[in-house]
Amino acid sequence: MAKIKPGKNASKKDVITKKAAALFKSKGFSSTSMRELAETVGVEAPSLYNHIGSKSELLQGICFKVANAFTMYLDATENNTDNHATRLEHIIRFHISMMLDHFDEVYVANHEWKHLKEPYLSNFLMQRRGYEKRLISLMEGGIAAKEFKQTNPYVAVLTILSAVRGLEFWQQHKKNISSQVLEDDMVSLLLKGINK
Amino acid sequence: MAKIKPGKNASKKDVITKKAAALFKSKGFSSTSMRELAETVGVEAPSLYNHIGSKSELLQGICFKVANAFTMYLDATENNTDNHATRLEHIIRFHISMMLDHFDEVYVANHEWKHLKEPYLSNFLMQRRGYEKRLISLMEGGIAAKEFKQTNPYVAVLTILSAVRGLEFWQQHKKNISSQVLEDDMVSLLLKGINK
DNA sequence: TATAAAAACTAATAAGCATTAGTTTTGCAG
DNA sequence: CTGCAAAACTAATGCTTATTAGTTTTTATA
Repeated sequence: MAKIKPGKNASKKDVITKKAAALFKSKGFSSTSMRELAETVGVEAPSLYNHIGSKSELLQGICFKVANAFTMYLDATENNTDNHATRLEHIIRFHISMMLDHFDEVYVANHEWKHLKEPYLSNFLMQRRGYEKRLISLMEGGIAAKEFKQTNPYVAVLTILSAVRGLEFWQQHKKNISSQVLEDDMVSLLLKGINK
Repeated sequence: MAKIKPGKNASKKDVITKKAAALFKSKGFSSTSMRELAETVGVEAPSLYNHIGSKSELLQGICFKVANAFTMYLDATENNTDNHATRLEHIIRFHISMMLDHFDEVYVANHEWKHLKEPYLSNFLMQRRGYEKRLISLMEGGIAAKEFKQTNPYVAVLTILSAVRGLEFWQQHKKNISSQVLEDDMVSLLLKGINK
């Protein structure tokens, strides 16, 4: 049967991982079989194991690639000198662009992480929790600096992160609105509210 | 072994369904086995079939119970004469209370619906889409009446629904903040924004 | 063109799955 | 206390699963 063809800069493992992300997204991790993945790759199931370690490792790869991307962006943000409101806006826009540009992977990281095995599950949750905490600090700083309204900072972070996550429902409407309008409207809504 | 004990107003089927919702929530539908469900109920797996039709029917029951609750509340809202902003606020508060009071079921309806079998899958998505459309109409009405800012109504609805859904992350912090503060802060954030 | 490594294949393993059939136990109504 | 229905049990069916072993084909290099 046909061999797995690696793209320009993508190893065969990368190709498999990408297809896996798409399948995990649409069917869920547990409902995706290696046979099925193999079929979309164009190969028999056992052949996959020449390139990957296990089904679990695929999920780990996806989840941590996403988690690390967010963590690294936050690192960069914390090293700049913009005011809190500006930094928050940049972070929101980064989240939105990740959702739009790496939909499958982000979706899987958001929805299927619970199928990670230990110790990866704990690591993932710790990293996530750390990320949240840093956002809460940013929010607290902004409230102290009177840039943000007086509000529970955790609720604010939760609301913003969740709103952005909701872009997963966006996919089917892509055609009707440009992603720039989408991004600007959502940012404005979160920063300034819906009421006039 | 121990018999299934029905509560005051709950049939045995209700007991099973409730335990199923908790398991589907924490492990996912596909990763939850009937053996496992049976164990938490205190019975052997085949005994469950004296009370339920199949694993799929459990999921259907959960998903449609939730969907119908939201639809019915919206029906009621549309028959009252408050202005758009007030109606929107009531709906947001209803969503929040559903998340807090029926967490397992709402979580399952939000996350595991994709494992519904046809024709239930299509029905569920249609009902959901209809619900969204009615919310968008409300939003458009409010924009036309100058109660809401000029914005893409779909983006606004998406943002609000997603923010509320995010309460699923709330569970571990329940103790630290009262649900009334949570509800009020989130409503305020969505209606008036975070920026001062 | 010969050789070695990479990667495909087929076949098999062992476990887990939802569900059905058939039987026994339980609990209540008379 | 008897008898019947509800609901438990055990055993079995047939299917799917991820993964391993062993073998053959393909690909690239020298």
